[in-house]
Amino acid sequence: MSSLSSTSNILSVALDVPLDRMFDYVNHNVQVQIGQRVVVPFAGRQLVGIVMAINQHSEVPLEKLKTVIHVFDDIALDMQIFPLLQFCADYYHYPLGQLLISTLPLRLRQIKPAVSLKSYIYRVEHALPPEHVQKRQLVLQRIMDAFSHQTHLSEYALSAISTSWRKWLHPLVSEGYVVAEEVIAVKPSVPASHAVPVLNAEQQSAIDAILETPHAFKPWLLYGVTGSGKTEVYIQLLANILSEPLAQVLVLVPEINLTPQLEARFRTRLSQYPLVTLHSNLSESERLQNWLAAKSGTAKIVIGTRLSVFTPMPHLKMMVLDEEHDGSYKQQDGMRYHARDVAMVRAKQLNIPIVLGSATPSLETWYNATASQHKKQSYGLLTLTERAVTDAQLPKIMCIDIAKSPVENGLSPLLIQAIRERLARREQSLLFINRRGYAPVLHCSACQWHSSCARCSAKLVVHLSQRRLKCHHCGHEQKIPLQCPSCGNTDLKPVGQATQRLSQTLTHLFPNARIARVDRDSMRNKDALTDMLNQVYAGEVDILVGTQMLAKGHDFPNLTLVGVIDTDTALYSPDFRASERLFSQLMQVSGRAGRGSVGGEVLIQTSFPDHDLFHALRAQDYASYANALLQERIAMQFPPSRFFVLLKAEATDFQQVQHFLNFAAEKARQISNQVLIYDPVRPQMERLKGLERAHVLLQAEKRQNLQKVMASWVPALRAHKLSSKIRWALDIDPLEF
DNA sequence: GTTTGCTCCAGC
DNA sequence: CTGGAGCAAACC
Repeated sequence: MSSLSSTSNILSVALDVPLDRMFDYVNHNVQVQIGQRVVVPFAGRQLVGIVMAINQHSEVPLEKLKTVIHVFDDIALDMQIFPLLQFCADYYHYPLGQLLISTLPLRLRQIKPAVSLKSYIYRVEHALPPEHVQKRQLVLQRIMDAFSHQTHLSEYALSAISTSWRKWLHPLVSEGYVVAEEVIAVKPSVPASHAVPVLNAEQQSAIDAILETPHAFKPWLLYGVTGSGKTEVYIQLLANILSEPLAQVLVLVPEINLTPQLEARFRTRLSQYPLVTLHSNLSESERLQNWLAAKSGTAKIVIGTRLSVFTPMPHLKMMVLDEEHDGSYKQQDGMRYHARDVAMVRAKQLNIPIVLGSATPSLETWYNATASQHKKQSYGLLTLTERAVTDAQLPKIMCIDIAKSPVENGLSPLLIQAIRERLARREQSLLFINRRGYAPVLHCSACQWHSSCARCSAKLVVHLSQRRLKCHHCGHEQKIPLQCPSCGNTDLKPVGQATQRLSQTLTHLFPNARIARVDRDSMRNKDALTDMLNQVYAGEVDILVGTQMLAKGHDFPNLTLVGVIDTDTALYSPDFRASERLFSQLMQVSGRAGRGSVGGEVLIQTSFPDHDLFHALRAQDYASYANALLQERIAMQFPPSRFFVLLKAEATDFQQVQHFLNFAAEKARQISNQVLIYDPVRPQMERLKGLERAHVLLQAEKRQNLQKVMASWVPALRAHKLSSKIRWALDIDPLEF
């Protein structure tokens, strides 16, 4: 152990390196506190780190320690968030330093002072002599007049007086009459003019139940169909929580697509509470600004996507997770966390309530919110069955048996007829097909060749408009061949349906209809989707063709028909979560039909109209279907009744992958017999981006057993010779494999 | 992850 | 003897 003279100390610093420990540096008498940013030398370069502890001693010999290069005084991370990060680092077996740095806005990860859009608030320090304000200086007069009513004026308030306020105020600041104080600015919300909606009995009792214990950890599932008024419950609930001085709330949403609508409602209804959003569409300076506002306590409401579950909020009093079943809460690289699970841990650590909202809860949540012979109920269950807008009706959901009404170019006569009726009535239709491009594959009728990607185990998708074949997995593109690469036949045909082809077919069928396509190809630039949605809203579109991009959160009052083109691949998918996902997707897309007063209709083309999933869907009865799926999962010993850890590995040389995984499986078996270890297998997508893939699955009845194995397993994997040669990652609680 | 540092062997 | 490639080890 080394120690220092009393004037210096040793900082334990978290760094963005894939090494599971902190690093010690000597600090020569510079004022520093825990949580501050520092710049330190590391393996010949400079890195930004966070001070985790300040000590007098180090385990590392003093002569090996280097000196801190710089201490930034711009932010100090609260200790409050450390236990959550520590928990995640342990649970997901991810280096704490890397995790900590990755939760910070980009501006704070760079070696320079954090500069956000600086914002100031102004106050009068010394009264201005009257001769200073001349008769014709109207702007200055108005500014001084405003100061006589209010002690502080924000830039926002000043710009309301005049756009040229800076010109007049800045001299006063430099002469010392007015003082500028830096503040973290938050975009002000504007109150709504309309009245607060009256809650129905179900909504009211949900709020009452949650508010019975507002200061204790308690998870709630708010289970309510689309249109049952979940958002209104959140708003009135949060209004109550926020009425406590200083209180902050965190609202998590799956994707940025959804945020504008939710944000707008929160801004108008909870306008007295400063609100910020945190998501990937923000500029870096906005992100920093908003993050700082959350961290300082200035922002009372934070709406954000999964990463924002780690936002420091000193007075966090409640969390809400909207659409909790949504897969985008799961991070699929780096630390593969699930924001729902992390939020749950955070709520428990802070001893606050957490509300999960969904029309089709994940089976994990459903398992916890219902009682069974296997497990007692641990979440409160709040059910909303009625549509909150009283004249809105649930859509009628029906199947079209494509054995009886065969499809031509993807469309059955019954669906075509339904669209025709909507056109005649000047109502809108939405056709849902979860495939972008023109056709999923190019096929040779002579030799059965089909277009496949050289780097992935996937088909090349036909994009006819650009005359190209594209791999949707690795981005590979090539020209459409004029003749079959295998046999030279020139009769190559696109096979199957996708958005572009369906739009084309509809254009032929309905030449006068205004048809719009919404998928990642057509909505490439930033505002394209918003613009398109506005057009739909304005009634400038008759038929919408789109992927799941359209399924979420958009309300079109004049849309009365939803057609689902092809679901059968998902119905019998090998993925054990496929039916759960398909149900929620169909339920969600169904919710697009008839959100106004006109009743909606949903038509699903399928070869299996008698499948249990469709029975439940037609009855809009998720609960009984979820119960049935749950029984299946329990019988098969799958999540949520069991827990999984997935070790994924990939490399150009498959042998290396095999060696590594064989070692991994062998090693895990040596460590414990409390855990079931499957032999290495190849996933559905055997090859991706030129890398050969395989995985090992661990299964156990208790998370604890998996954690016990991993405690010695993960270090053994890291120490393996091939560990740095191949790419591998752990996925704790994987969503798919 | 990135850098450093070591060995090995080609090339002069 | 020098220099670059290739690989393993350390990173405070």
